[in-house]
Amino acid sequence: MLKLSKKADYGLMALQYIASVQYGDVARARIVNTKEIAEEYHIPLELLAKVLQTLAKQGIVESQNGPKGGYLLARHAKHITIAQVLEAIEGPLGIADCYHDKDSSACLQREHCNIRTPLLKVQSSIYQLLNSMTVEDMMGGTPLITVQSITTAEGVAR
Amino acid sequence: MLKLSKKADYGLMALQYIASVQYGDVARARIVNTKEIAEEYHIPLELLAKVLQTLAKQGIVESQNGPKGGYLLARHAKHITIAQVLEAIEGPLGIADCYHDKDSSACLQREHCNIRTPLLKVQSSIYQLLNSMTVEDMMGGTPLITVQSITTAEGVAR
DNA sequence: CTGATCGCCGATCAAAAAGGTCGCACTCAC
DNA sequence: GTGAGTGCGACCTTTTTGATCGGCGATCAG
Repeated sequence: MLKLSKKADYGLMALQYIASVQYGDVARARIVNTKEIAEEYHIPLELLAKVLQTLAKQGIVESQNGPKGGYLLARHAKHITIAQVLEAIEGPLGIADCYHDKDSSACLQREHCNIRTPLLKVQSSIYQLLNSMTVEDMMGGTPLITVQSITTAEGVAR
Repeated sequence: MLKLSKKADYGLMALQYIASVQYGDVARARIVNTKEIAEEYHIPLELLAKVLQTLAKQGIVESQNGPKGGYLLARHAKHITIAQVLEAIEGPLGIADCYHDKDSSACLQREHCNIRTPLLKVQSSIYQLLNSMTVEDMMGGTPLITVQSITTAEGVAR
């Protein structure tokens, strides 16, 4: 339940990797290609390629063709949120369809729907949470995170 | 993305309905059967039945067979959290498999996984959010729901 | 110019999950 | 005891996801 898809996982891993190569060591900053990432994380090459293409099309990363080509972050890691990445890969995120559907005919339960309001609150909180965390946060020097950090997260949503 | 399944939706709606029949008007408290709920919300009867069966097996509701049979909440609505319901219907909730997998062999990326820690934090936050909201919270006196009620909804959980 | 190396795009296929349906088994009212 | 009204469990169909293949265009080194 609420599980991320493989594509989303791969996308996040790739972005984290690209970011750390780009920012990690100033002297060795370089462009990174799909094959390198795929081998590093044992991800099927073609699938990762497709994910990166999608991210490129959505303006999250920039691609460079030819030999010595590869990918770069389109903007600073600090300004790429998890929510943006997930939406780029898997479309608009919402706990239920009825919060962004164009045709209202979709939901037969809508007229008497009793869970719409409470769920909307949940959705907002999750979205806010995902939107408050960036790619930069993923690479930061936070090696270990304990259960107690929930408190921190709670503060975020309010 | 992060969308709830139909079964989860149906389950939550049904619980809300059962709860309001059970607690709403003390004089008219009664047992409620699957058919009634299915018709009220235009849900496929058999599917809703299966969801309720699952909830019964997980101890969220109690079933009563025979004519005049139906379902009752197994405990007070105040003590049934959204997280419990979702987990009962769709299995353990986790943003990625690797947080509750028995066999560590599943995740090939695990050794070099760089997004594990940050995602764990996200997951904890979401879990806590879902676990802090109960069925009782869902039945509160919000009869009609407009788009503007987002503000109201936000207030509900506090 | 030419070849090697890359990203780009579309089509295809298999596996898994979700959604929905069917017949059987139990229970209670009469 | 009987049958209508239940819950119950196995089953099938559709959709989504994950993964793979083949060909194309761009770019750079030599």
